Amino acid sequence: MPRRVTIGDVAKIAGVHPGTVSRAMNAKTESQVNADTVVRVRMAAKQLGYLPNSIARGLRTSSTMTIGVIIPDLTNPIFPPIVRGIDSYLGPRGYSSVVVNTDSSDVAERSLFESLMQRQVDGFIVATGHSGHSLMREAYDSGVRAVMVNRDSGGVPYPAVVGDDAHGIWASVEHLAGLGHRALTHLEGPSSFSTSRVRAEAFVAACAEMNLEATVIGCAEYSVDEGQRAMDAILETQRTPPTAIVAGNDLLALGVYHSLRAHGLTCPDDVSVVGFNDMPFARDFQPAMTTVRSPYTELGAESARLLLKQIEESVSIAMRVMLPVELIIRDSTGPAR
Amino acid sequence: MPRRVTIGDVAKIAGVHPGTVSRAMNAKTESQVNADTVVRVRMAAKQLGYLPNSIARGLRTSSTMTIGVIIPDLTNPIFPPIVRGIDSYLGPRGYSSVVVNTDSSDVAERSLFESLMQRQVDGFIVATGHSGHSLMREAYDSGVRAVMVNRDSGGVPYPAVVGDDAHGIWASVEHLAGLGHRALTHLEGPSSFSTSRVRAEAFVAACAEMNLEATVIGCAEYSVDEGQRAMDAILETQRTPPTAIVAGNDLLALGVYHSLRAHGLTCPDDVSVVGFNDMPFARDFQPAMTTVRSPYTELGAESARLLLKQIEESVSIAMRVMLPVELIIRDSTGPAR
DNA sequence: CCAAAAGATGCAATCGATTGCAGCATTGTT
DNA sequence: AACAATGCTGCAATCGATTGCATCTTTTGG
Repeated sequence: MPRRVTIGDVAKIAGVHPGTVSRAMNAKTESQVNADTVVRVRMAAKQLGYLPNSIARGLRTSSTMTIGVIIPDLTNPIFPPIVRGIDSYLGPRGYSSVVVNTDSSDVAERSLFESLMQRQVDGFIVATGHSGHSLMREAYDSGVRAVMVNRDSGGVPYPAVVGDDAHGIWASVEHLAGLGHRALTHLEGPSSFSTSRVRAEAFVAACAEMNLEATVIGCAEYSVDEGQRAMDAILETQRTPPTAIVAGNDLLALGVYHSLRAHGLTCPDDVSVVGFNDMPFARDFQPAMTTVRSPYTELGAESARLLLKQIEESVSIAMRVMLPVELIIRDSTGPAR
Repeated sequence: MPRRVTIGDVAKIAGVHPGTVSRAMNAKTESQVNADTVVRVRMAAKQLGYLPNSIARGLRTSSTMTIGVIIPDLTNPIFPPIVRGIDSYLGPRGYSSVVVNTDSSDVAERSLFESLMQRQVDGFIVATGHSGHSLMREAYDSGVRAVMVNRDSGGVPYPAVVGDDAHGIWASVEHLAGLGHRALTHLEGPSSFSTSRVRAEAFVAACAEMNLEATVIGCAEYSVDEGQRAMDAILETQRTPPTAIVAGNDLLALGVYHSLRAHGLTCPDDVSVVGFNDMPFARDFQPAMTTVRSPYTELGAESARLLLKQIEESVSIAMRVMLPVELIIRDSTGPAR
């Protein structure tokens, strides 16, 4: 394995001092070097295939141009777009991201956090939804830079970037009311997620405002199976089942589809369903799902923007950026019977 | 922002030399230090909350414990499980991964590759499907360690970990033949992907073996829209359309669903469809999709294993690991009319 | 009881790039 | 012509951990 080309090799070829090479190669310090020298150095660098060693640079500058991204689970379809949104902002600015999955385990989260600290990441983007642990508080107190995405900061003064979930729920309820539905049921996600509560509260408020009968059923997790189980329970318990379901997310809505089908009911003729997230393939299910689209890519990009701002300007404002969501009306909602 | 705790701080508290701290903290060198000293150092480290700076370590040892993972697009549902499989092997061994997306652009791939080289990653896992560029060749020649996953190494002597696609296609064809289908059509993915060709060739071979009429239609990309377009063309062109479709992947199969529906045909009564990948939600489409399941998580884990082996034992064997796939029979295939 | 071996720790160079400061050369000013 | 200002480059310390070697202490064996 051939030894790597270093700044010293370039300096030798270009006939200058390593320090000069460093200045010539760097956009910010380039102006301190004679223009002729810059081209000479650049040519030597190209000729040797020199790539600055960012480890060495990182040691000296104590900045690694790396961001840690903490998410629950990459195979949950909302996270890939968030991650890509993050990268789309970071990449052009010379930053890389290291993505880790906690599988919603506090222990794992803490150890992954430490491992990223050890790697000297310049900051964190945190998307793990559950609150109630002290990690972020401690991080804040020890001067770590971070921003929350798709979750509330839960009292810790980090910036947070979230979708306007409440508005999405309002729009769903309004849409359903317009179709003549009078009794709505909401399938609420796990209460450990701040988004679950926001959505449930908005649901109750919206129904109250529009004079609709509101029922809320809690689900233990955001999954297809749990949605199916919840809907099964509703169908097998209630004498007059609701004519419309507002699901906490698309996975739960999908579970509702399955339950309906298993009970010989059709959507939207018997029951209208609206999901939340507009996850990939939401339009490909049968019926194509009416759902609220959150701008996940933008959420990611925006969180990256806030983080870099925090890093480069050394100020952290506990701002809360709320991005608009959009109700996508497809075929799973129709007039009430 | 409080200054970070360094090895020197620990040394001072423990009353020893920094070098001793280094040895005491490291599992491999711990035996060189007196047991009492080790506990004293460890206690001092814990007390100060010392985390070794892996940048500094990396500079000295020229190993960053970081792996670069190059994929086309994280939002393509087959990649999250691969990435998680990789991490599941890497994480417990102290490695992290940096995932980058090329969006199938050669230019992007090259620049991302260089940026990862600059970050001194210890090796690469490459999943970008298209061959025909020289990047991996050059990488090999300059001693870079890598393994290919879900694609062939295309002549470059890197190890490759792939699913047994040919077998999956054989199983599909066999299944369809068993249901009485005599004329099969294969929707082939873009020919720049090695997997496309493997699958198409297996399809032709299997049909020949079983005395079935085989047609192959090329698709410009692996997408729902392209699958729909291809099936539309078939339905609107051929006098007697095929009774069964073997799609190059699930996305194409989903497009076939849409086309069928648009033409008033039902699956599987009019046309049977089998997909490839068993992507998330394949069972949730209507009808639930018969498809070939590739062990993506295992593919990822196995590629990580081979890479670490290559790194730690400094040997690269151009082996080709082929993991078994499984035909998952659901509701999109039925007896021929 | 002394020499040799083994054990434990300190010392200092090293990894590769960055950067404040010093020094030299050139240009400009009066 | 003398001096200041400016521009350019070299020098060397620095970031934090690792590690071969030297040194010192303790144990072992004859």
